[in-house]
Amino acid sequence: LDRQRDNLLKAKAIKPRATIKTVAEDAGVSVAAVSKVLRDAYGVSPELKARVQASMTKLRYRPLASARGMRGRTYTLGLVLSDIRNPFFSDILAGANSALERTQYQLLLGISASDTSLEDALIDAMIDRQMDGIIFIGPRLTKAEISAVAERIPTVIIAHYLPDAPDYDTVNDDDQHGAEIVVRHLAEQGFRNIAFFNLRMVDEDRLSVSTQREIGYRSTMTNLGLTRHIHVVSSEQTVRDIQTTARALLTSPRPPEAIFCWTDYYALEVLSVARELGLSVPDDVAIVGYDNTSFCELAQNALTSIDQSGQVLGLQAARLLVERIDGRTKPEHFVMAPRLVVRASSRRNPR
Amino acid sequence: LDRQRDNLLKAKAIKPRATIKTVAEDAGVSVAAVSKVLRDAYGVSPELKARVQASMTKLRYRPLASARGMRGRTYTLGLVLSDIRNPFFSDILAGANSALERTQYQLLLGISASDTSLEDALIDAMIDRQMDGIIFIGPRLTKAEISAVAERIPTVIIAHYLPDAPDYDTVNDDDQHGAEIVVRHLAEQGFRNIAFFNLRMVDEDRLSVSTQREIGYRSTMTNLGLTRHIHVVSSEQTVRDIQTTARALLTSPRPPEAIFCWTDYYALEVLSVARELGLSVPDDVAIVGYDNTSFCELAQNALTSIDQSGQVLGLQAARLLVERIDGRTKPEHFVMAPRLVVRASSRRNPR
DNA sequence: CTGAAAGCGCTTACAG
DNA sequence: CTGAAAGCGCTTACAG
Repeated sequence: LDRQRDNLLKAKAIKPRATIKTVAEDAGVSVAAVSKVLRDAYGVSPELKARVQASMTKLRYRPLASARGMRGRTYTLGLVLSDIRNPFFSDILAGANSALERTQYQLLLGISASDTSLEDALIDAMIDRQMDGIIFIGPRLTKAEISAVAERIPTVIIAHYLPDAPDYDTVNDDDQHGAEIVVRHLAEQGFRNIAFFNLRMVDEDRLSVSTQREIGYRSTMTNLGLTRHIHVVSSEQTVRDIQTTARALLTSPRPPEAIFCWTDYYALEVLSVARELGLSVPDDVAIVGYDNTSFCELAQNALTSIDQSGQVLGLQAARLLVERIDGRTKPEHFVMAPRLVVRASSRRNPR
Repeated sequence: LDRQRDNLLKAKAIKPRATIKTVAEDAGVSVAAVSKVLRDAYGVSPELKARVQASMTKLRYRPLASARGMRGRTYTLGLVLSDIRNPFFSDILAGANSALERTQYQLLLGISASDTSLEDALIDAMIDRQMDGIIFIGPRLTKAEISAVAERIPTVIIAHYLPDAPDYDTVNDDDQHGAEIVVRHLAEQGFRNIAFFNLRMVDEDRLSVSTQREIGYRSTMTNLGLTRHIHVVSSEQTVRDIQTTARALLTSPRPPEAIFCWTDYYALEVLSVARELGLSVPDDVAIVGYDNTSFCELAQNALTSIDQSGQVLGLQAARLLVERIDGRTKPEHFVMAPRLVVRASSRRNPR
């Protein structure tokens, strides 16, 4: 290998990458001193620091994450995602990236397809690659599984209801309250027969945001005296299944006056099916989503939704994770207030 | 640190991770032998191999990527993406992941926001983390910049027209031909005044897929005797700008009979704006996209598009990258045939 | 404040 | 076929 590299260097005339040793020699200091400057560690004189920094710049030195990882950190954070299609994730990602912008940390995403066993494999792969920490978005792991991960690596969970998790941080909006706001809004607009369209999960998970929203829906319906109108349908997260379920709901003998969908992604499909059936929104059926993703604003959609600022959630998650890597052990549970954004899809014309 | 870890181990009773040394001791062989089994390297007897594998399983041994990276490979591949919102990327990703499923390689994504300087930073971060190779999707880098990267790390480019790149592989569909198919289809349906809606780039890049599609559009229009109808508009990749441009185009004094959009993402917005303006599709204006993403199928959209199978592109890219890491130096340029999928958005009723 | 030295967990040429 | 040993580029206690 060494010889191979030497040949390559000669053949292509590539300058070998500067190492900490090169920098130390250039600056006339020890390797340990360079390492301290690199980590901004305690106990280096300003003069030495300046000299080392000059050499680093001059030699375009960049530390190798693997080598750092052998003793310390890799300065790499993992983000585990199950589906990149949901536009809400894009907001979260932007927030997390912005939080890390001026740091040495780099966020890398792993996408696990729908399979749970692949999610496990991905987590292992990230631990093997010595991520300094992991962020999960809406994980399909059980509480015990999350704790097992958190025991091995600093962990932050976005969008999963775990308000008293002791070993990791969580970042959420108040999903029960968000659902309450939606139902109250629809009731105020005069809708009574309000259905909830949920995500179907293999094992029902009380802690998932979708279930939390359903809980909020049910309790608010009850509080408003609409118990007999409670109606929950669910489908898996595929375009096909969502459409089939929406069509069945809308063509049933007594279709709902309003449909509250657990996420915009579903609501946009429902909107599409409703129009396909020749229904007018919101006159024949009102539709509300959750997440206030950018597609809600399109004039064609004009979808009422709950804003929970993915940007803020992502930013908070990245911050909390870095704090935890830096040694915090007391868990923090950030909860953001949901905010209703009313658009045409649920606004009844004044009569 | 070592003491800290010891304390942690005692306190939490976490078993320390098995290392190659532990495995070697357990199997009663040398560390070098274990390493060979790990890499399936030449020169180990079946007996020794079986013994080592038994110990690895028993101890749940997983090699540490950093340590491997210090001398050899990290078995990590980087995928550089500028925008996760485009649903086409999700197909590519699924394809790449499936190609790597039974290998030791793990794909990790880096998302660079719209900024080019961030793309550079991301590439550096990936090289610092010793990715064994990088895949780019539709990079905004110049040919020289790509070559500079390919000099340092095995590289495969998806969706960028570089048919004679000497130092890296490319994976594409034939974009000029795809555009030709679209224009011929529209002409056959009786449309004459066919506009092309392109991506606006800061520096026009002849090699981008969008420009390639424009080239195909222009030449086919000319070949069909429709030169005087050639009309190209462009916008940046934001919902707002796409909408504004679409609205201007559709409300102009002499609006096009058909709009061919460089990608579905744009076409879906144009569709939305057309409906908002009360136009009927395809009677008032036909709309065609590119990529045949899952949203095209929605009944509400029924968008005609070019299928170039993101799955296949992703799979090919991952395969080519692994081959290249394994030593292939002769470049391969995979080109896939585009295929038109006609839907209601461009189908004229028979008269 | 500064540096010499050990060591992280692997791979690799080399010797046997 | 098998193994001892050097070494990858860092960080960290420790000594000065």
